[in-house]
Amino acid sequence: MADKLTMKDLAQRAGVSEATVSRALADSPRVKLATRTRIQRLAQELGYSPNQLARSIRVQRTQTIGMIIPNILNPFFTSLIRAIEDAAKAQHYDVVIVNTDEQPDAERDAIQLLQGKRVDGLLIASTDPNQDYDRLLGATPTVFVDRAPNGPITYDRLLVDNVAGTQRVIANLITRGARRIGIINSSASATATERLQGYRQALLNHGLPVDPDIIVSARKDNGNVQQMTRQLLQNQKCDALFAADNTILLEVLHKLPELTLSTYFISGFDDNDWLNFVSPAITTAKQPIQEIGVAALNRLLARIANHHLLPTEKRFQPGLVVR
Amino acid sequence: MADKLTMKDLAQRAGVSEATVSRALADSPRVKLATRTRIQRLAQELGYSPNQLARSIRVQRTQTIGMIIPNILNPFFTSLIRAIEDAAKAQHYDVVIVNTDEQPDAERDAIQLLQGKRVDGLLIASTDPNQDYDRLLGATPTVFVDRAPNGPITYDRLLVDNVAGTQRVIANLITRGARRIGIINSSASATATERLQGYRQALLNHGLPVDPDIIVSARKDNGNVQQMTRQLLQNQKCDALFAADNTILLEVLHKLPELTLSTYFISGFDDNDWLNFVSPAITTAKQPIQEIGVAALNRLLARIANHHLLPTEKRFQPGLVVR
DNA sequence: CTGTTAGCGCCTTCAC
DNA sequence: GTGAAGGCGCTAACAG
Repeated sequence: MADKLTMKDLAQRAGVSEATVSRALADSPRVKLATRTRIQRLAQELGYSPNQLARSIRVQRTQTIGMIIPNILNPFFTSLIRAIEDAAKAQHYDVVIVNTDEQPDAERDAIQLLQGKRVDGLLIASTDPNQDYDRLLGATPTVFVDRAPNGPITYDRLLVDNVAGTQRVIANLITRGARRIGIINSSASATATERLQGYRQALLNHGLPVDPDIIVSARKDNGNVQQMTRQLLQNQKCDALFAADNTILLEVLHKLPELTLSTYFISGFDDNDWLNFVSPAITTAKQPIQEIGVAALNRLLARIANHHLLPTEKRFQPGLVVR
Repeated sequence: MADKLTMKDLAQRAGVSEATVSRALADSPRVKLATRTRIQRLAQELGYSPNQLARSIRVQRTQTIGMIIPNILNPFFTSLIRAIEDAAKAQHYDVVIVNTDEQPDAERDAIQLLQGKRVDGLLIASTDPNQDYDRLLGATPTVFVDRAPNGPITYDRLLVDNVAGTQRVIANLITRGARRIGIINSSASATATERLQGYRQALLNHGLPVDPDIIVSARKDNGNVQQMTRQLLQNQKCDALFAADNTILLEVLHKLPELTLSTYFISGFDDNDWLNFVSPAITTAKQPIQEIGVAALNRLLARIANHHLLPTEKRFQPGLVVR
């Protein structure tokens, strides 16, 4: 980052003081129009790039928000990133993304990294619902998106109604004739807990038994989802399977061809364009990503403007994509 | 970013000078072990977070590299991000991502943004091969990945051999009996030009005619890929179709069900897990993303260490995934 | 082993 | 309409 022009350089070449350059570049009416444009042109020609680090340290503001997500390979999160970036750009904020790869340690590092860069606020899709956020975050304005920590609402949270969403998916399976529905749930996130709850609820509502034998949970990095798929679907043990997220769903699909099955249903959470083209047809719950992203960003900006807002929780209703 | 502890605060509470705090936190052996640990503990307890902006401005280094990509919704680029982040972390560098959404203006803004943040170097997957990078980049150490600007090699570039990759895909189609192969190419990127060239080459190699009527190019944001698909496949105009990237491929798949076709082949560039589950079976060229990312990062770090390296180009060979 | 001093690049009073 | 001076938080050279 060396050999860069500074305001001092510009001031010398223009024969004015640094202060004047600073004002000119800020287009302040306090400097004569002639010199103002002269300096601006000079800066342009010489390819001057203001040092935002220095500026930020002076004005105590970076105009940047940090975003921490568990898995950048998950299309749900990339869509969320897009939505938030767009909303931020419109408000003249930049966004810097950090990926935790579902690892609590990496999430801690991410928080410290972004605090070190003095972002004005943080958007977090929690990797570990039991993380000690109070200690880590201190007074940093923070909004949780999609995945919030356990416990009382001490931060703003904009979430999807996972319980209701899963209920709808499962209810749909039942309506279509499924009676023994297995579930492969994801990691220990709050999302997972809620989806399991929705699953239970739906079975109870329809007077079906909840059988622990067909409820399994997979740490995604652990390569055993395919094995679980076999155990659940073989020998007519289940006639339907709910994969709690995209990653799991793909693993399930990998295993299917080996198993010779007659009638069965597969469903999941999080919709994807490619789901339109795979067989068997897969029904999913689809989250209003755009909406969530925009709302989260706006909430964060509001909180940055006023640290004393009361933390609130907002739930968004997912839709059902029947296939 | 206000109300944060500074070294001055720590110095006061510890009854030492700022300099000592600075040294203690850097774990310098020049400060007595007792005071060192005392200060470190204090910092820990109070949740002190060093201001990296101030540090960077002082040491003239951010330990951060910027990465500019055209489309974060494209899984190819998210995989590339992952590869580069991992490699960077291992070398104690942070990565900040900016997405251009395939818009040259946004790419210009991105370069300026990252220069303003004084990143130590830039990794760019070019959005516009005719962008005036020389002017924009100045002396910023830069390596192009996957998509490079047109013209002579004035920057390092780590690319995929798109010509060879496409040739292989097309040759595979021909081997399997295709005789009239249409192509829907992507935007005006260098990648697109090369894939078209590979397509032509493959046809010529097999003594097949190159018919301009079945070569079309789609700006992806423009919603006409489906129409092109119909035009190319209807009435047996073509017996195979090559979609030059993922986005285009998805559009093609959307259109297929409407068209009642007998035998035909679809193929594409960039492999995805879900391609294993769609019908028709789709053969693709698969890029060695991991390898490219690591190589690009290493090259950039080498260049940061020594600005006077001669720019070089390296091509990676894509594999063929036959389905 | 520790403190003093200076300065990184910028913005913002306060003067004139 | 412009300049001089100070300070944001940090590190590094120089003293002692």
